[in-house]
Amino acid sequence: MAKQEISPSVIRRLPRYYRFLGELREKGIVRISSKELSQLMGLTASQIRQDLNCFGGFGQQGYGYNVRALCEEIGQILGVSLHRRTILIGLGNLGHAIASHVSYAGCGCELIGLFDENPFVAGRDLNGMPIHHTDTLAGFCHQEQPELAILCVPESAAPALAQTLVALGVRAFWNFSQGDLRFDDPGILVENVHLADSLLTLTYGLLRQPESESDS
Amino acid sequence: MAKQEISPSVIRRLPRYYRFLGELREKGIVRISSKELSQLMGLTASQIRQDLNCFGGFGQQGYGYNVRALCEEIGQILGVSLHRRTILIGLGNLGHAIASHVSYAGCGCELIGLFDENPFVAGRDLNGMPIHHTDTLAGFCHQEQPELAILCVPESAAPALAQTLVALGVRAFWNFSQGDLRFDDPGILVENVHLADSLLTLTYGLLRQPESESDS
DNA sequence: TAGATTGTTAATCGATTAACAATC
DNA sequence: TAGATTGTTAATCGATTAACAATC
Repeated sequence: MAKQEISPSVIRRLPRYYRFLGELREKGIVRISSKELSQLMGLTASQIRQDLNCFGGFGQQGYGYNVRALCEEIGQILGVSLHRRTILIGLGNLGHAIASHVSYAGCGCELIGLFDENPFVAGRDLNGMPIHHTDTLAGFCHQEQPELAILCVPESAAPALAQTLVALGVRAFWNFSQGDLRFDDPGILVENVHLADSLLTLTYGLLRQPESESDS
Repeated sequence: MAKQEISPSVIRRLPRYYRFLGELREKGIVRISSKELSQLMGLTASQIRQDLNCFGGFGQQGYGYNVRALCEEIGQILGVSLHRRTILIGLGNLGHAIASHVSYAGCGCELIGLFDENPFVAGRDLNGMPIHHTDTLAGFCHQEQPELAILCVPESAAPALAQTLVALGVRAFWNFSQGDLRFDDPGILVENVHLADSLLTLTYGLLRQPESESDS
C-alpha cells in the first residue's frame, strides 16, 4: 500500500478541482466527463484524468465522473472535513481580513485563537472571538495545542515568532508577513503568501502586452 | 531584436528575485554570486544564472552580480517604476486590507480610485481616498483611463463587472473574488488569487506529514 | 597570472499531451 | 450491441540541473 509520491504540481491543482466540482454540484449537475470539465477549467482532459488517477479510479468508462462523489473524494484527500486547530497572530488590516474572510470550516480548519501584540488591540474581539495578547501565547498553546498558525505580523517579527511556535508544537504556517519563512526541518510546512508577487506578474504582463487601444 | 518568449516559470520567479535583492541592497551588500544567492533563496545556482540570462548578461565572470544593478535591472523588467493607473472595487474586509496593505508604488501601480456598491460605504474615505459609488464607474473610467482593476467583490458580481470594465478599457485584473475569471481575448490579463487554495495545500500536507509528536 | 564565477550548451528530469486498449 | 469515456502507457515537451569553456 506504499502510496507513491504525488507531484507538487498535481497537489496544487487539487483545491481548484475541488472548487469547480463544488460549484457544479451546487448547480445540481450529476455527472461530468473529463472533456467537459477540461473546457470549464481551461485544462486538457488528459491532464484531468492523469491527475485524478494519482489517487484512484474515480470515474467510470463510458460515463464520466459522478460530480458529488468526485467532489467528496477530493475533499477527503485535502482533509476538508477535519478541524485543524488554527491560530492567527497579528490583527492589522490584513490579519483582520484574513480572519474574517476565509472560510476555515471549508478548508478543514478551525480558528481557535486570535493574538496581537498591541495592548489596545488585544482585549477587543473580532466577530465574537476575543483577541488575546501575544504574551499569553505559550500558555494558550500548551493548553489548546494548535497545529497551524497564520502569521500576519510584520516581516521583522515573523522568524522569531515562528521559531517560538514550532517549539510550542505548531507544524504548519500560513505566512502573510513580507519575507519568506523557511525551515530546515521538512516536518514543518510553510505556505508563504506574497500578494505583491502576484501583482507584479500583472505589471510585467502589461509591459509586454501590445496596448489594445493606441488611439487618442 | 525579436526577444524570444520568456517562460512563465521564470516570470513567476522574478518578483521573488527582486524582493531578495532589495533586501540585500538594504543591508548594504554590494556583490553576490549565484551560489550565495541560491543558498539564500533555496534554489540552485544554475537556475539563477539560467533565469537571469533570459534577460541579459547582468553578471561578471569571476565577480558575480552587483546587487544594486541587478535589483534595478529586474525592477525595470517588472516595470516597478511605472504608475499603472489602478482602481479597486469592493471595500469589504478584504478590499479594505488589499487597498491599505499592498505597496502599490513599489509594484509600479498607482491606486487612483476606490469603488463600492453599498451607498453606506461609498461616500466614506479610506486613508484619505474617497470611496465612490459603482454607479460612477463608467464616467470615472472615461476620464481617468485606469488599465488595471482589483476586484474584491462577491463571486456573483465579478464576471459582469469585469466585462463592463474591459469595455471601459481595463486590460488587467487582480481578482480576489471567489471563482476564476477568464477571458478568451489573450490581451486581457488576469491574476486569480485564491487564498483558500493556498490554505488547502497546507491541510493536505498536514494529513500526509508524520505527526512530529505522537505522545500523550 | 591564478582563482573565481559567469554565460551557455548539453544531459537529465519531470510534467503534459496524445493515443488507445479496456470497459462501462 | 455500439458509443462513450475512462485508465494507463508511450511520446513529447518544457524546465531544471550539470558541466565547462569563456573571461573578468
